[in-house]
Amino acid sequence: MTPPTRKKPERRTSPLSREQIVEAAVDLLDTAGEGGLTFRALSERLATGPGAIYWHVAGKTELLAAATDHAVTVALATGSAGTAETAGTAGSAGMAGMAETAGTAGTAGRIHDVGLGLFDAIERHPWLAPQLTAQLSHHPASPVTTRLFEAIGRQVYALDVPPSSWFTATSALMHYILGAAGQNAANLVRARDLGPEADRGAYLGTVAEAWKQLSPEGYPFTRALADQGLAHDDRAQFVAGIDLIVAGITARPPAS
Amino acid sequence: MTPPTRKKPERRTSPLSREQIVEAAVDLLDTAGEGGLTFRALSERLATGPGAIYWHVAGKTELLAAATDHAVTVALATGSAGTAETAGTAGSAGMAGMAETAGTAGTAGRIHDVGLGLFDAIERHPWLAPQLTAQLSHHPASPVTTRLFEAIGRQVYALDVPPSSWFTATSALMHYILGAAGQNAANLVRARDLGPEADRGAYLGTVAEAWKQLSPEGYPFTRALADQGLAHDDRAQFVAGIDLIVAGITARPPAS
DNA sequence: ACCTGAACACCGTTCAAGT
DNA sequence: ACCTGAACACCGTTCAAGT
Repeated sequence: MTPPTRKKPERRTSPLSREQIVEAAVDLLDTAGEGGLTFRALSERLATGPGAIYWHVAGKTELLAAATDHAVTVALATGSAGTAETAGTAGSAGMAGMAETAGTAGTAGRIHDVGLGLFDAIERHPWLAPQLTAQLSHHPASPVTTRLFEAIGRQVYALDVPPSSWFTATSALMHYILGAAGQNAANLVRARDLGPEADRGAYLGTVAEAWKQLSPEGYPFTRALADQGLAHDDRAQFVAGIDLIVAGITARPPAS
Repeated sequence: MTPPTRKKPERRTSPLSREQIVEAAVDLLDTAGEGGLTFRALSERLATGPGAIYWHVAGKTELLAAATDHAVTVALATGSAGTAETAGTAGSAGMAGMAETAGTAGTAGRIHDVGLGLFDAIERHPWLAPQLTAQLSHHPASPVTTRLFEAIGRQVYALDVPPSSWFTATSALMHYILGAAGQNAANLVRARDLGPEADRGAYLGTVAEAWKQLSPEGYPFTRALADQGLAHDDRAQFVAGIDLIVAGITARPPAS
């Protein structure tokens, strides 16, 4: 724009910041998938050289951790505050509000909020679930991990069960939330690259079809499930799983 | 050994087989971790060139899938058959046999078997849990994925709950099993490279210590948990989580 | 203090050439 | 039919050199 056309792709004038880098990384991850985050691609998008990024970030591991932290922070914030907004965006959820099923009434609702906050975040950022479990594995005491655990644990605390079951309950909820939300996000991605007009339903139809071809002797259960027509992992299914676990948490332990 | 010493590291005489490759891959994964599986390292271990592997395996993705399939097959087989042996190896589990808590008596025990079969397999192969969830995400109808789902689903079927809850129940169990077992395996790895004399307990002490440093306002739950002294994810903890979910599955849905 | 960009080591994958 | 190994494209990371 200023002088004639230049050869080099225009370097940036304002200085880089760590925040800009992390946001660009999240963007790249969302757009191009896990494999798309590259120091070269990222530096191009930021109009710098690869080396510049290393001034603000130690390496790829740290960059990934920062991106994960960023996305989770947003999710946890809107998860407790902007519930109405989040639920409004729900789309074809339908029965997503079948709450108030177990425990102290309002508490179950708040568990749904935390869960759905993460569900939505993972849907927006399909790379988030694998990344979070990796974070959980490699740095169990990292800030993100701890924040996630605390957010879920508080809801367990509110269920008013004996402290001895806190850890088990929180673990069960956390692993389910991460796993089921991750599965849902992955299904969406697979549906998307099945074609622009195909939705999650079309993709799940594919899976059901494959299941119906299984041998009746080897796979009686899976076949029966396919026959019953699975409309699986959308929000209602997800919430049903949370409720199931909450029911298990609040169930009196059987008299021995 | 035969003529004098040769320069090139001795090529193999017998022909390669896909099975050999997969087994060597599992071995390399176990020994060197996820990052250690390399076509060059693998081909060296097999006394060939990198290109040779491509004759039997399409690429790294397929190789990883095959390794995962192999490990899961072994786990699921010994999970139903060699229960006694598996449980015997339990080590310091202590109360791992507190079974028979919910549902039809024997059924809970069989769920424990399947769960612990996977738990042990993931402990032996720490790369297995991430790999399985990846497989679940990218190829939900793949053989491994389906076999895993069927194995867990059958136990759900045996619980004799309405078919409408089959999917939710199986999902909850599967995600918990994969998540909790993966967490346990990761803890073991972290403990291992904390030093040769450090065990899981020592490592978890580290985590608890970090948790105690958290701010009381921001992290009341996590702190309370740390104070109560966590002896977490060993087999008993793992089984407790399964029982919690089973309790949720068999709990009568609350009268609406 | 912050950025540049060539260079290094290493990766998955391909493929002409061998047997 | 099966294997060899050099070559290609691409990656994360480093670092002397610039401003």
